[in-house]
Formats: sequence, structure tokens, C-alpha cells
Amino acid sequence: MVRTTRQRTAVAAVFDDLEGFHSAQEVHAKLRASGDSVGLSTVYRAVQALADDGELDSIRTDSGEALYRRCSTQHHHHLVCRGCGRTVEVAGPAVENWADRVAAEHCFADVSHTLEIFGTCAACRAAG
Amino acid sequence: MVRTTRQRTAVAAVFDDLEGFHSAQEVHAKLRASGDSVGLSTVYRAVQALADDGELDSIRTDSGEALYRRCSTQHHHHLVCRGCGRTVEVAGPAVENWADRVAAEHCFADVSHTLEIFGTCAACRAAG
DNA sequence: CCTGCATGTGAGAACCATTGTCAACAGGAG
DNA sequence: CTCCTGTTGACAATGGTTCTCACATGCAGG
Repeated sequence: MVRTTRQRTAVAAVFDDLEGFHSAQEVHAKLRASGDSVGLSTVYRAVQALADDGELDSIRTDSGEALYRRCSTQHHHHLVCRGCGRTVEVAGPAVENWADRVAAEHCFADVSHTLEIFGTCAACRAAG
Repeated sequence: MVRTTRQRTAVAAVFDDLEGFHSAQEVHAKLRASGDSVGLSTVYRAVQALADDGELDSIRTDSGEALYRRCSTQHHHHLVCRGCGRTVEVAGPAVENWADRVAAEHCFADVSHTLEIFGTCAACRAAG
């Protein structure tokens, strides 16, 4: 039996207010900051439970940190500047289709993907 | 100046004998087992150095462990199975072009990108 | 309303891959 | 050969994640 507790509701609520991927640590800090404190262990459990239920999507960063995101949010990618960290959200239906097709060709199902583009923006190039 | 040491040679040699992805810990254990012992820190450093030189390709498992493998130096992406970690290398000129174009539209230069596709392979689906 | 109790919580410890530290070591240029 | 400097490795430290266990709390079924 799965219970509806203050803590789980709070964790789920965080992802309602947020775009994109966020770590369990981040969620924990956010809850603590908003006075609606929840134990770190509980955040991890809640987040994993949500991911198991298919409510959250999870990936790993290059440093091995786990990130979660509400699945239903509009899918997009990031164009990040190496110099100033400025980020532009970009959508690419072509890429989505390509990824799905490639996965299908290899008989993979439940396909998701991560994509980030890095570059140097005009301002940072001008600044040298 | 980069030196050629017994340890680095040993680590590189491990990947000559092995197919697929392997963790630093695994390489360390293998070297220790073969009597050709190398310190754990050194294995990590060697493996990262090889990855930096483009001699090894690296990914992360779902559990956050880093895996390395000798790879073709050609640019490609990975299609990774969530269940068994099986990896397929895929090339996608369309994606490369798209990424470059999107970056150009936003006046970004020196463009690079990362892309990984996740899914569940046929075998893992059958296994439940 | 209660009460029982299985389930959930949370502070802290444990875990474990990875990274940092630093004294000792060893390529290799001269 | 010698010296300089990059490299090594035992060990400690780090940091995200998971485990532990005493305590709290949803939620039926009375």
C-alpha cells in the first residue's frame, strides 16, 4: 500500500514549479529553504519512487550525479556557452525523430535521450 | 612532458585484450590479479588521461560508475540499454548538422555536443 | 472517532567510487 | 651518470547515495 504523505507531496510539488533536470540534493535544499523541510533520505526515496512510477525521468551527469525531471514538461535541449555559461533552450523535432528511429532500428523501446550543445557565444568571443 | 611508464603501458594493454566497457576498479583488479600491480589512483589517472587523448571512450552506468572502452576515434554517439548496459555506437550526420546550425543561429562558435540515447533492448524487455 | 499496525520518516552512519595529498620514485634530456 | 620534473601509490578525504532503526503516522476496519 502506498501512502500519501506530506513529504511525498512536497517533493512532487517541487517538480511542478521547476523546468528541466534537478538533483535530489537540489530538491532537498529547495524544500529546506522554503521551510517545508524533508529529510534527505526521504527525498531520495520519494524521487526514486516517482521515477519508478514514471512520473519523473532520470539521467546521470558526467560527474555521476543523478538528475530528475518531470516527464511531461516540454522537451527541449540546451545550448550552453563555455565562457559565460549562458544557456539557450532549443527544440529540435528532427533530433527527436532521429533518436527514436535509431533506437527502433536496434529494437530498443522506452527511448529517451540527452543532448547538450556547447559553444562560445558572440559576447565571449568578442571579449577574447 | 608525458612519460611512458610501466603503469600506463599496463593500463593501456588491458584494453587491448578486452571488449566492451570496463570500470577503473575492474582494470585495477585485473592488473593486480595478473601480478602486474598498479596503484588504484594511478589506474584512475591513466584511464582519464587515455580518455582525454581520445584513446578511450567513457560513459556512466545507471549506478553512477564510470566505464571505459577502447573506441574508434570517429565521432559517434551511444545507444545504451537501461537494463543490461549494452551499448551500440550510432552515427548521425543529421544531428551533427542540426547542432551546428542551431548554434550558428544563436551566434555560437567552436561548437561541440554530447548526445546519448537510452532505451530498453529487446532482450531486457523479454526478460521483464 | 479509535485502535492496530504496516508503512513512512529522518538523523546519522555506512558505503563506495572517485579524487586529493605528499613523500618517495624513476624516465630521459643533457 | 645526474638532476629535474613528471609519476607513483598508500592512505585520507570527499561527496553523492543508500542503509539502519527507533519513532511517527496514514489508513482501513471496527
